[in-house]
Amino acid sequence: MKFAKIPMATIVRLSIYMRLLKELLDSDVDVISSERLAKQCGVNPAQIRKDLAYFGEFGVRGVGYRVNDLVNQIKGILGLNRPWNLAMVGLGNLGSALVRHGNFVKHGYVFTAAFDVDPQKVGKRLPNGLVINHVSELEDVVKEREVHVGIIATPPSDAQSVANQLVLAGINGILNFAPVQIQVPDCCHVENVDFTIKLDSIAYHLSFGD
Amino acid sequence: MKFAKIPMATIVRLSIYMRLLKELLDSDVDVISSERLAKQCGVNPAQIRKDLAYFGEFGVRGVGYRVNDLVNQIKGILGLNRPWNLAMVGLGNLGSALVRHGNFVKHGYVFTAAFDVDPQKVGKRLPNGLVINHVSELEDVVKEREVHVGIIATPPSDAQSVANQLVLAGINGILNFAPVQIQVPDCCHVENVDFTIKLDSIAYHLSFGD
DNA sequence: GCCTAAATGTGAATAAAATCACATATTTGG
DNA sequence: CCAAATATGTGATTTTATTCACATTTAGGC
Repeated sequence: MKFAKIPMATIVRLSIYMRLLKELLDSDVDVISSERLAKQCGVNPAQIRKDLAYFGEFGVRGVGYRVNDLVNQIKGILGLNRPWNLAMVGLGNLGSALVRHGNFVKHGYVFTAAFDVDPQKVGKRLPNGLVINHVSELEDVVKEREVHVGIIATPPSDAQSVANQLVLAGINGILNFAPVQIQVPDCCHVENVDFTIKLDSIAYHLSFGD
Repeated sequence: MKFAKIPMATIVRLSIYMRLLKELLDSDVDVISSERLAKQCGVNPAQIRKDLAYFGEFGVRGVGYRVNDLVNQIKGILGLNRPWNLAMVGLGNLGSALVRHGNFVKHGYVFTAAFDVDPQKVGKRLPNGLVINHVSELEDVVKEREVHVGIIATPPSDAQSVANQLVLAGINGILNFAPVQIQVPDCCHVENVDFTIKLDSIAYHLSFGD
């Protein structure tokens, strides 16, 4: 699938395009030009064509892109033509909210495990039917339920230890909501979500103009 | 403060450096070199020096950076030497979790308003003492409580309308957790948080290697 | 007080990413 | 069936970002 060194920014943009295309599908748009799509994403039309060109030719000259087609092609590019199983670690306010959040399911991600250290929470059932396991069972449960990606929503002080356990359990992808930099071996890919960093960017813009 | 066109990536990295520096402060480290800081952030040492060089000279040659100093300097650069007031719009699972999340307060952000459309929620008090207002009161309350940044955690279908109301109320910064692209005038700066996009990146990495 | 080691700050070089501009392909209408 | 309009795909160009490499500055030991 990968023909050259693909910029990470391209991958992120493909996700963004795909989300917009899915919205367009719901509005019964079935063909769109790079120009119109670009305007809606706030990027340059040539950027979209270049991003796609890394992976092949998906449009029709003189016409544009068939929306449904393109969604499926991007899914293929990103590796989303298969199920991905998630494990949530840490079921505090944030973790619980995320597990309930419909957006994961909407894009094909499924929680197949959930962990916490609090004995009061262990054994309880989440709205989706999932039973919370104790973190000590992490390795076994992760393997048994074929978890592919671990999501860390623990307090910062526990994040590194949880990451270690996830790696030990064979996990190669981590989405980290804890506001600390976690260290993992190269085989494991970590993405951080820290909303206060985005707030800092906003503060900067408000303070010193665009 | 701003001497040249500053790359947005630089601003984001400054936030990241600052977070790490704050952690170092807690561990009683008081001087650090760009090399050690770089290693911990996973960037090139020259990158850190260049990023800082946009704004001045903050280190001591032959020595490194005084951690406490640098934190304060970066705060100044980003405009964080003053309070920033936040309004949460949408107190579902995610919105409620975010308001309770200590990380905002830790970095100097304060919620001074909260809004929802649900009459059952309006009038209720959040753990921090804040009373939830109805969205119809948004404009008045935002002005009265000097809200600087609006956070959207509503269902996607309501996000655009909320954004419109925030702009109307004079808000120039929005942090958007709803998984839709919202349209605002140029005077308003929007940052989006969409964790499923990060998951897509992870899926890509797991599928096609690094 | 000098000499060595260490680490910043920065111009120059390199690398990467975004944009332009146009050849190419497709559809539509007369 | 041809011409006009449209929009992709892509080599060339421009812009932007990163990294190198070294002159400069500071601290510390002898």
